[in-house]
Amino acid sequence: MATARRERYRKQTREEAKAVALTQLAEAGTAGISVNAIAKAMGMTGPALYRYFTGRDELLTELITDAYRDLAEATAQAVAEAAPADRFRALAHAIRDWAKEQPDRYLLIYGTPVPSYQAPPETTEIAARLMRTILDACATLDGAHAEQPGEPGEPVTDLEAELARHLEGAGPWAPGPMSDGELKGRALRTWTRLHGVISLDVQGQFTGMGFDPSVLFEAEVEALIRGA
Amino acid sequence: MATARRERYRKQTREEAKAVALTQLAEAGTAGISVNAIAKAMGMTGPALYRYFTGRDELLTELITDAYRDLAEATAQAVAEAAPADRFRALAHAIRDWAKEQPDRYLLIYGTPVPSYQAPPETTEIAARLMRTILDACATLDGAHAEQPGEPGEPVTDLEAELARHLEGAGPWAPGPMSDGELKGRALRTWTRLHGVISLDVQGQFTGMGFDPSVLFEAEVEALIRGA
DNA sequence: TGTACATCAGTGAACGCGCGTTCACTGATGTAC
DNA sequence: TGTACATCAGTGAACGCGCGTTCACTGATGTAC
Repeated sequence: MATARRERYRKQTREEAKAVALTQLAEAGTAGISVNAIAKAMGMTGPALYRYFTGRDELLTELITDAYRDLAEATAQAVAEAAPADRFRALAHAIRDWAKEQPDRYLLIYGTPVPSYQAPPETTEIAARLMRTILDACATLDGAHAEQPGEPGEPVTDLEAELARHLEGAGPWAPGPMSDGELKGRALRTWTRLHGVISLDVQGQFTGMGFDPSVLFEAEVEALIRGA
Repeated sequence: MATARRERYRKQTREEAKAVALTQLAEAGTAGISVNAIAKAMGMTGPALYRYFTGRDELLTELITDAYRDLAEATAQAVAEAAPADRFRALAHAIRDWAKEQPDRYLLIYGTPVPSYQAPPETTEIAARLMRTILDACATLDGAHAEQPGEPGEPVTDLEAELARHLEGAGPWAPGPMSDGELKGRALRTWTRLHGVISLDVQGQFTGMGFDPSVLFEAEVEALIRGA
């Protein structure tokens, strides 16, 4: 099958187009991603790209799902490679490192949604994969906060308990056996808290405030581990 | 001075233009804000708007500084009106309520930055005003977490202590007498944690997960009050 | 190995569109005497 | 109160630009016999 060469070339061209699109994303945001400009940067004319993508929307969709998958995989791998005791830290740093290395891609998926753009259902599924990794990492923390008052693993606040009850059996985002509400609450709050620091950092909201965001991040991670 | 009428009309027209711009922002994002389209919606031709704004950039800048100021004022007022014991909750809910009521404006200032857009220095100043309100609200919490192990008000983790040291005397964003590092750490983490829940909520990242974001928010606020 | 045909990559012209911004101009609204 | 002038609001035409997308077409690369 000599047609395999063509296949390979197709894939290669698609990847190159997406790579160029990412540089445009970095320079001018989502709105700056232009089919014609991508083609020109690749040394070809605009319409040629329509051999590889049905249109701009498909290209955008691909960028988004790629980013979701990439982040999910990088995180899952980092967690898997870490010793059980370090899994939670590995999770936190994997997400932050990925975001800091490619801020535009992080904001592409967790930033302001592209207006009038409908994410394909596939997206939700991949996003759930990251959630699953967070859940797993949180599970390694159980019993680790024995220094807390009350029973270890017990919610400290009434509202924390309510959140746990509220989350019992919620969503399809926590497949597997370990789907009790408290764990989900932990995972959810881990997500929101990591995202809080990471997103503000990546958006440059800390610039000019005279401190190192990574110190803030470390403190937040340790607080999470402490079960707070 | 009959010229006052003209002045008033000018101001009114500017406000109307900004209002229309906000609806465009909601519908098509930052990129969808168009001078010509705004003018048309107001029943006039494109160039007419150049009597009121030097260009698109000034309009955008105005939208952004307005949003910063609006949020800062709404929050400051809510905190001021609350009883001392409720100040922190008032702060948290003021920010969230504002964001939920006008998600696009929240994302305009705390979402993905507009590419190639340089925020005026004035912006930082107004943003610091909100930070100041957060600091004040955090100050009301001191000693409120006596149920914690260790001295009340003392950092529990090594990294929390390090963050506090790191923030001693940091930035011009904490004017006034109460500028010790621990308080700033608190304020900073209050900000990032509230933002984490609010931004993901406002961006619709929780949709389809089968839970009520406000329950999560309440739990997070109580956890912050507890000093966690 | 050679020829006839099918598939695919890429071109160039053209489509309609909306954008931000400028410019010379018309009318209306204000001010000064 | 009335007239002469200045200021301002808004128009309409025009600028150059880049966008996404279609279409008919040329060449190259593959396949089948």
